[in-house]
Parts: sequence; structure tokens; C-alpha cells
Amino acid sequence: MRIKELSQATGVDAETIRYYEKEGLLPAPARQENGYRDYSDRHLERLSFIRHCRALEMPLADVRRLLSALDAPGEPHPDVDRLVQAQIDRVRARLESMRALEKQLLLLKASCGRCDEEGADCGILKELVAAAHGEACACHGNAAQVTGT
Amino acid sequence: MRIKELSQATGVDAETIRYYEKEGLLPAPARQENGYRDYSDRHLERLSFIRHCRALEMPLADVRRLLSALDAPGEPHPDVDRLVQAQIDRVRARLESMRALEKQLLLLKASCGRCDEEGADCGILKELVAAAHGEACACHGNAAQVTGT
DNA sequence: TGAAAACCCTGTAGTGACTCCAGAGTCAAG
DNA sequence: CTTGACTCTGGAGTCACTACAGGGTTTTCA
Repeated sequence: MRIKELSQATGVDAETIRYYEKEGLLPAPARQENGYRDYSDRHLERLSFIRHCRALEMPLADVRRLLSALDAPGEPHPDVDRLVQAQIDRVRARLESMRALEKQLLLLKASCGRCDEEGADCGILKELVAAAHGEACACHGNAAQVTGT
Repeated sequence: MRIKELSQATGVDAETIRYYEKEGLLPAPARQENGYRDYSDRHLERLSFIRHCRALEMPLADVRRLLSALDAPGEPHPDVDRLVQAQIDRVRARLESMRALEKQLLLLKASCGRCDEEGADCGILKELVAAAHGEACACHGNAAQVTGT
């Protein structure tokens, strides 16, 4: 299987596949006579595994650990559970701040009256400036400090 | 006001403040005789403004546009409304995928029986491998392709 | 047959928004 | 007078790609 084929089979960009190889996540495949990479089904499986983890937004470092757990079957790998839990925690925290964010942006948007015609009175900018002054603003309420990222 | 003071007043790391200056978001402050940066209240305001925008996860490029709208009062700035709307859309999309993500991770976690003791039968790894094989898995269901990021 | 398009290779640089570090200067307290 | 906290500059590192330059190879079509 050449890189394009693997790319199409998995939906992963060819450059990303080469990147995973360089990073040691995907083993270097055999080469054809012309030097082209020649992938096997095992590569396809491993790449799918990686992408599945990535779809769950796991950092590559964690994926790497899961892979080495996979590569050592029979041995105990107490990391796995911990990594997944950590990932859940990350997603949870992020989700919470996103929800607040959405609310804030909607309030901000609602505060805009007639921006397109005359800018000077734009409610959005006013709100943001008010927020900068530490006043109560439509989006963040009374001196509620937002802990971003 | 020296940089530490501004940092403490806004909760922004001193290195980040210098970074904003380098990026042209924060004007270069006056210098004390010893070369230390000497910030005014206007800097504090502007930095607060920037951080408020960033708390709403706006990219710095957008913040830059909002700042120049602020710097040109009286002139119309039709961008503002559009930028905020675009930001709302981004947050919405992200929120949706995050919600799905959380569900998936929880299912994945639930599938783990006794990882800590014996690794070979770890349900989490099994699930991820199954997913890599394109089988129905606890987290992604039947061949449901996940569109990450 | 020949030329163009499509694919492949390597290596390097760019992205965003910081974050960290080295190496040096400055200042206040003990 | 020394220690430690603060400041400066400039450059490199982070993450997970993505884009590109500059070359080689293969396929396709006229």
C-alpha cells in the first residue's frame, strides 16, 4: 500500500502520516524499489488506532503510551486507565468553560445595536471596554474573573 | 507601574505582556532611567481589554481588529459584529464536538474492568483496538466517523 | 513517443499564543 | 557586600500538524 492509499483508507493526510513516522508513532514501513513507502495492514490498524485516540483529543504523548501498552501485551499497564481519566477531566473542564463562553458571547452579541451604520456607539465595543474597566459587563457579570484556557 | 505590578493587576504573565508588545497589541510603554518598562493606566486598560477578548477565546488577529476599531472612534467598524458572530460560531461547533467527546470517553472508561492488575484484558485498550478495526466500539458506535477538531 | 499531470521523496520553515531559558544588568534588604 | 528578587534582550521550544521547495517517478492521454 502506498501512502496515498493509506491516506485515503484512513482519512489521514499523507504529510501527517510521514509526521507520525518521524515521531515514532508509526513504524517505518518497507520501501519499494523506487523508494516509495510500502505499508501493510498492520500500519493501517495502528494508524486507525492513533486517529481514534486523536479523535478523543488525546495528546500524542498519551497515544504513544497507549501504543507501548499495546506493544507489551500481558504486562500490566496501569497508565491506561489514568490517561483516559485525565483526558475525561480535561474535556470536562474545557466543556464547562465553553458553555460559559457561549453564554457570554451571545450576551455580547445581543448588546450590539447598530454597529454596521455608525461605529462609535457599538454596544459590543462598549461592553468590552466596560469589562476592561472591571465594571459589570453583559458577558462576565460583576467582576467575575474568567479563567481562560 | 513596572511589569510585575501590571502582571499582578491583570493576572497576565510578564512574558506574555512583553509578547503582546512585540506583537503590537500593547503599545511600547515609557522607560524608567534604568530601562525598565513604565506602564500607565491606559496600558492596564488595554491589556484588560485584550485579556477579556482572549477569555472569550478570540484569536489575537481578531483582537487586533477590535483594538483598531477602538482606536478609531467615530468611524464605522462593521467588522466588530461579524467577528463576534464568527467567534460564537466557533465556540458552538467546538462545544458540540466536546459534548460528544465527553460521552465517548465516559463509555471508554466504563469499559475498563481491572486494568491496574492485569493489563492484557484491559477493556479500554480492547475498545480502542476494536475501533481501529472499524468495529462498533463503546465510544463511537457503529462505524460512526468522528470529525475531530 | 512525448509531454503533462499526478504521485512520491527529503528537509525545512511556518502556524498561534504563548512559555522557557541564557546571560546580563539593577535594585532593596540584611 | 552579598543574596535574592526583579528586569532586560534575544532566541529557542511547545503542540500537532501544514505548507513549501526542489527534486525524482509513475501514470495517463494524445
